[in-house]
Parts: sequence; C-alpha cells; structure tokens
Amino acid sequence: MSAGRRRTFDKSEALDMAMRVFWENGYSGTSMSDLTEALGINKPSLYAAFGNKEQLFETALNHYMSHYGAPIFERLKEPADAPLSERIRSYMLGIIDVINNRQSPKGCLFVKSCCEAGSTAIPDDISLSLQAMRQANERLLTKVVESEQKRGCLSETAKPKDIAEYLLSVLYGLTVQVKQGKSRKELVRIVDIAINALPVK
Amino acid sequence: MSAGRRRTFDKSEALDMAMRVFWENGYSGTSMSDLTEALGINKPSLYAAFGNKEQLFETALNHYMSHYGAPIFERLKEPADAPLSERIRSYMLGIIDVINNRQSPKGCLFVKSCCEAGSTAIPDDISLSLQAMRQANERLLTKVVESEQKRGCLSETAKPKDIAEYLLSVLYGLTVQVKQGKSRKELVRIVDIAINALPVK
DNA sequence: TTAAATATATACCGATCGGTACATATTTGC
DNA sequence: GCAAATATGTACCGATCGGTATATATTTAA
Repeated sequence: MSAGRRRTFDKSEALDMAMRVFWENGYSGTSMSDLTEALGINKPSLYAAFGNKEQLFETALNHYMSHYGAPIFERLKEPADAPLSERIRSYMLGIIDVINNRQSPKGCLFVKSCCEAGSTAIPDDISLSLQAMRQANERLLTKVVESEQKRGCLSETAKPKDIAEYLLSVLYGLTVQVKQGKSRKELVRIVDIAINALPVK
Repeated sequence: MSAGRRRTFDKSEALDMAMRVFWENGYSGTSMSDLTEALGINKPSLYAAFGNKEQLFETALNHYMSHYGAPIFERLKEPADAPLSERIRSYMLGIIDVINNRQSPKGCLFVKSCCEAGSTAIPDDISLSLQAMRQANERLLTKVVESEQKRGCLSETAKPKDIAEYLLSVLYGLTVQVKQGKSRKELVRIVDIAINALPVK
C-alpha cells in the first residue's frame, strides 16, 4: 500500500455515476458541478481522480461501451448453430433493454454523443473516438453477416456491409424513439419488422 | 408604416441563420454570443427580434420543420397512383437530401434536439414541442400506410402504426449515420433495404 | 517521531453564460 | 420641428462555467 490519505469514495462507482449523468444530460449539457453534486465529492477530488471534463467523459464513454455495449455483442455469435435472424433479434432485444431500462437514463449515450459530435459542442478528440467506435461496431456486425453468407444461409447478392449499416440504422433510430416514450413492446415490434427485411435463405 | 428606426437586418434571413447554428451545435451547445456573432448583430437586437434563447430556439425549430420537413412529406401523397413503396422511397430520399447537404449542417435538427430532450440540457417546453412534432409525423405517415392498406395494396395483418414507427426509426438512424460521414449512396442503400421489408402485395 | 505522499475542503481564478440598462440613432405622424 | 416609437451600440449585471491554489487531514515508510 502506498502512502497518503485514502480515497473516501469508490472510484468505479463514481465513474458509473458520472457516466449516468453524461448519459442523461449529454456532454455540453453536463457541468462539472452537476458531476460533483451527483457524486457527492469535491472538485479537486474529481479532477485528481479523473482529470478534466474531456478526459472524464472519454473514460465514462469507454466504460459505457465496454460494460453496457460489448456484452450484448456476444449474442451475435452464440449459439453458433442458431439462425442469423435469431441471433440478431437477441442482440437487438439486448440493446432495447439497455436503452429502455428503469435503472438508467432512457436512450443511448453513444448515439446521443454522436449527435453532439462534429461541432464546437464537443471536443474533436471525442468525435474521433466516437467515429472509431462506430466503425468497430459496424465491422463486427459485418463480419457476423459475412460468415453467415459463407455458410450459405444468406442471399449471395446481399452485401454484408449494407446489411450491417441497415441494422445499425434501425438500432440508432430506436434510441431516438425510446426518448419519446415508446414502450418495450413497440420497440420489439419495430425490431421484428426490421429483421423481416433480411434476405435469409 | 409604424414609427421608429428600421431594422438593419432581414429577420427571416436571421432566423434561418440562427436555425443553422442550433442545427450545428445543438441547444445547449449554442450560446447567445455564438448567435449574435453568426448573425452579425448585437444582443439587444437579437432579444428584441426573437425573445430569449428558448423562444428563439422554438421559433427556429418550427422554421426547420415547416421549411425543411413539411415539403418532403408531400411526396408521400403524390403521385397518388404510384405504389406506396415508391412514394416512401421518394420521401426518404428527400430526407437524405436534407440531412446530407453541402449547404447546411450534417444531420437533423429535430433528431438532434430529441436526443437533448428530457433532461436539464433543454427546457421542458421544448421537449413537449418535440414530442408533439414526432406524434404529428407518425400520425401522418400512419395515415398514408393505412389508406394504402384499405386500397388492398398492403398485407391485412400488418399494422400501419407499426410500419410507420419502423420507417421513422430507420430515418432517425440515418441522421445519426450521416454525422459519421456516410455518403449519400450508402444512405440510399440502407433505405432500399428498409423498404424491402414492407409487406406490399 | 517524522517526512513524504496522497486526499479533502474551502475558497477562489478569469472566462463565459443568459440577459438587460441606458444612451444614442432613426423613423413616422402630427 | 417635435414627440412618440423603434432599433442600435456599449457597457454592464449576477450566475455559472471549467479549473486550481492553498491549507489541512490522513496514511505509510523509515
């Protein structure tokens, strides 16, 4: 153990809480005072633990993607013998549970941040991170569709990247709809219509 | 003509410019100084012409919807003898031209504002306006699908409201994708896949 | 016991926020 | 010409912004 006074708050709990505040109010809609108030700590403690606003947001965004996003992506791969449409449905239902959950703000921090990106409202470095995250998501989804096509379960004329972009569009749209009060049932109906468009064989 | 010094700027041009600044930076990402600088006028002039920030935003949002959104909705109805899928395609391509245009900021002011809504980042009255706008859009689209179903050109089991919600989800998703640099061609491909899901007869 | 190291609390920094008071410049009707 | 009405430019308001200096409290290693 190193010398010095011990932190009186749990750093990972604080990060999760900070993420929720950004999730609720967005980058430019959140002030450092909002954060210290929600976390119940002082500004010097916040800055010492997480750096400045931009660095804290970046950390919170990564926490969001790895803790709330990445686990759901696993559903695209398993069970490996299940048809693609079934795995995609499971994936999209998982996303619905994240963006429409009583325990956390409605909507998606990632999509919300994308809408703020590319302007003076958000630092350029964060816009670049978001861009990289979207590319990673799209590539992952494309690969899943691709391997399904190689298995012969998907129309040969369909382009995996187009299908991935289409599915992500629907998902991004869901996160907007949920902010306007759409229920889980309605969101699931949208997903089912969307999946119906897939050229499965 | 009433007494008093004349305005040195064009009010409708100023409103359009203000709308563009909000379109670019969002409500909480835009300051009144950003606006006076972009419009080339002083703060008292801005406040005298448009009221406070919230009132100006509301006016700008209405201008956006009536000037950039409403005309495209007309494509859903004409030509009346064209198949539904064709009219919907024309409508969605029209939206693409708005959200992906060199003359104006990428993305959609309406969707961007929806993402800001329901938090301290944006006044409650604006959130309510956005809610009403979305409902109006959905109802309009639902009616078009409904009348097509009555004409017997759509599966009887499909629920028009579900289809409308699905199509709007795709559109909302497009506005997120375009902010990440997707080209017009890619967006059109997404639209074509989306329309393929419609249960037309 | 003491020095180094770390966290906390208070109090503050200059900059910017949304918004306005006030004096001045125009314009119209009389 | 003059009073009423409206717009402009400057200069400012208190509040809040992101961020930090400084003093104090707590911990470990020696």
